[in-house]
Amino acid sequence: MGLTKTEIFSKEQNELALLLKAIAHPARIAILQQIISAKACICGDLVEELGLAQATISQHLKELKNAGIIQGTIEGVKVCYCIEPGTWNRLQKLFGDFMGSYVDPNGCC
Amino acid sequence: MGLTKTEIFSKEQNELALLLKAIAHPARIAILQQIISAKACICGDLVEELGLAQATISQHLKELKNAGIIQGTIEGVKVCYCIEPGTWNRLQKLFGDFMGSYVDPNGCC
DNA sequence: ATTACTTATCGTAATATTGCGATATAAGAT
DNA sequence: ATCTTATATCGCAATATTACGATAAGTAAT
Repeated sequence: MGLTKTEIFSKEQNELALLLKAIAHPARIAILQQIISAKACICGDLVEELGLAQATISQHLKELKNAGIIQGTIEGVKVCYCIEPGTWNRLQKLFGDFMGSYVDPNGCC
Repeated sequence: MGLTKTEIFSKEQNELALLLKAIAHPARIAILQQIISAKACICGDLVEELGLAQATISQHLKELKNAGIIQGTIEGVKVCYCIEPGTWNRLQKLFGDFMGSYVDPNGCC
């Protein structure tokens, strides 16, 4: 096998899983933190900042873009990446709802 | 290759990535939702609720347990699973800090 | 047009994940 | 002791991910 049975699950379950999966990698977390902290959007300074090969960074950026979490704009030779606010908010809501549905029953098993 | 270069990243980046990775699967999201909604902790009713084989569910539970997100207590023949509140809170904080560090600069590139 | 620079893509190797049948383990009931 | 039930583990096949060197594709400057 090796393929997730998405048919079985709800749209929201799949959506949240996809968004989380895109973020669930230390390199992609680091990339997002860089993009956020360099208020204006940075480009391929990422290759220098993190210690990964250019091809690897480019691949991670592609995954974040595919998930809709970031957006890339061509600016001459460089490409400027920034957060896609819509997806960011959507993820915050989905994850917040999910995590918030749990209240510690203090003492269970 | 195929192995993540964890040495390069901070402890918190790796920690958050590991926790998110454990959750970033629709089946595991569904499992957690079941555990939460069946206030007292449920057991292998999960196999019936979700449409996955017993071996598959057991494997997903193992991953959630390894990540410290749930906890299993043996109760006779059955095993009772419930959320591990410490990890849950930790994840909420890490993710909240991460997501909250972004403020829409409205208009970037 | 040639050069320099930035980013994307291709191909590949190593490893991880997903799912499941089969089987093992363990506890309760008969 | 044997049977039943519940869960875990093993082994396997299919697929996905991670990382990178090599190379392509695009733009800017000379």
